[in-house]
Amino acid sequence: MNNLQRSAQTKASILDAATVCFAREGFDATGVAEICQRAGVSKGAFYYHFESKEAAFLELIASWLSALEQVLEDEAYNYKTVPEGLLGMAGNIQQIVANNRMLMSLFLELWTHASRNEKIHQATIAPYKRYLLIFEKLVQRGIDEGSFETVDPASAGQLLLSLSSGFFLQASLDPDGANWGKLLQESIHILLNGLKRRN
Amino acid sequence: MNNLQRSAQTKASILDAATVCFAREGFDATGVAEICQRAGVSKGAFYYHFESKEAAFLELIASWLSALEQVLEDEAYNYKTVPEGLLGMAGNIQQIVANNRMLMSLFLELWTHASRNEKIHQATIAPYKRYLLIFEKLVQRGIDEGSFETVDPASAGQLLLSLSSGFFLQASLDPDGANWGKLLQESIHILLNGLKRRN
DNA sequence: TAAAACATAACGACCGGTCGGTTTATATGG
DNA sequence: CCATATAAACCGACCGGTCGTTATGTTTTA
Repeated sequence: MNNLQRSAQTKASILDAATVCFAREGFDATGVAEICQRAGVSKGAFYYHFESKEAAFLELIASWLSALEQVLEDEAYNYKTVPEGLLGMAGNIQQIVANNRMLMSLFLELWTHASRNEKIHQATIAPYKRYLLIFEKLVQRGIDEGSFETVDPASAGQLLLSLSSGFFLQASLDPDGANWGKLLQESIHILLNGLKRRN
Repeated sequence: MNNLQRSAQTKASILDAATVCFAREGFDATGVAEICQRAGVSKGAFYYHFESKEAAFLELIASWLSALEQVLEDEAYNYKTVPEGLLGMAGNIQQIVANNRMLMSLFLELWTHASRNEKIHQATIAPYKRYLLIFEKLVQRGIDEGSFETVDPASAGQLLLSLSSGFFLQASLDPDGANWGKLLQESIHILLNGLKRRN
């Protein structure tokens, strides 16, 4: 393995380990030594690739938030009509909750520190606003295609984002307490009923 | 001041200080010394009243969650019809967000640790399920009084709770980024439109 | 005077970050 | 093709400091 590959591999394994640790124990409670042990590298390697523990966290969330944005955008345009799209996306939530519980803890961790740490806040607020835009455009598309009444896209988009965030929050607190996918779908049904254009 | 009053006063000031510190910096980043300094007492006093830092946190959130439950119940039955009630409660959110930003940080802090610490989880999940019940009953009342269609109260209640949590989440991330009270009211309007019984 | 309430100082564990040294990969010169 | 130089990549012991907790002493109340 050449130098570049080795370096990238090391950095990736550190980020992977950090993801697990931060999700499981939180940023503060996770030690750099712990991350290094899990990654199978030394502290020297860690501080060769990252300026600080916080820097590693920032890089983590940046890539994760960007990946989430990609998924959102792909999903949003993957259905014929907007109501179908919303219901489809809601159904996928269940898979996410079930298979990737780790990311939900990370989501919480991110949110907590975003309200306290200025750097993390900045790194979070920008993608967050783009998520909001995606939902807004989705609502606008729903209006244009005749699925929805002429509601305010900003409000309805915010509503959708809040609802999603809220469900994530509940699900992370009590993953097995309910069938979150089904619940979210029923909620979307009610919502759609409120947005739907009457004939 | 007699012994009992003095003791209660000291404990209360510790809890007050702890509330501020935990909300501002989080549980992990807050030191016992910091709490004591803010409360104007010594570490000896702290560990005379609390078994550990975690115990103080648990006592904090227990009283806070219980207070929130009281507010919810009072508000829920303080309006003539359920739609009015929901809109009224949504309007009050703005005041809460504006005046009591500290509690929102604490809310986040609580949620984060609830998914990791078993004791905190138990202390959170019980009140949380009672909140859910309050919303469920509210929906049921809406159905009974003829305001709503015959939706599933459990789903609609969950929807309401998720929406509230989601808005709290957004508001804590970006308190001045939007007029949260107004946004939530508009969201409730859309929701009500979906729940409303058609004539 | 005895017990409760609080103060003070110290302990031991831990943690983020540093630093001098070592290994590994690659470029260079013969 | 080999020997060697060099810089990137990595190791791991160590430091300064902090933190939760405790042990012991002092004040206050009854």
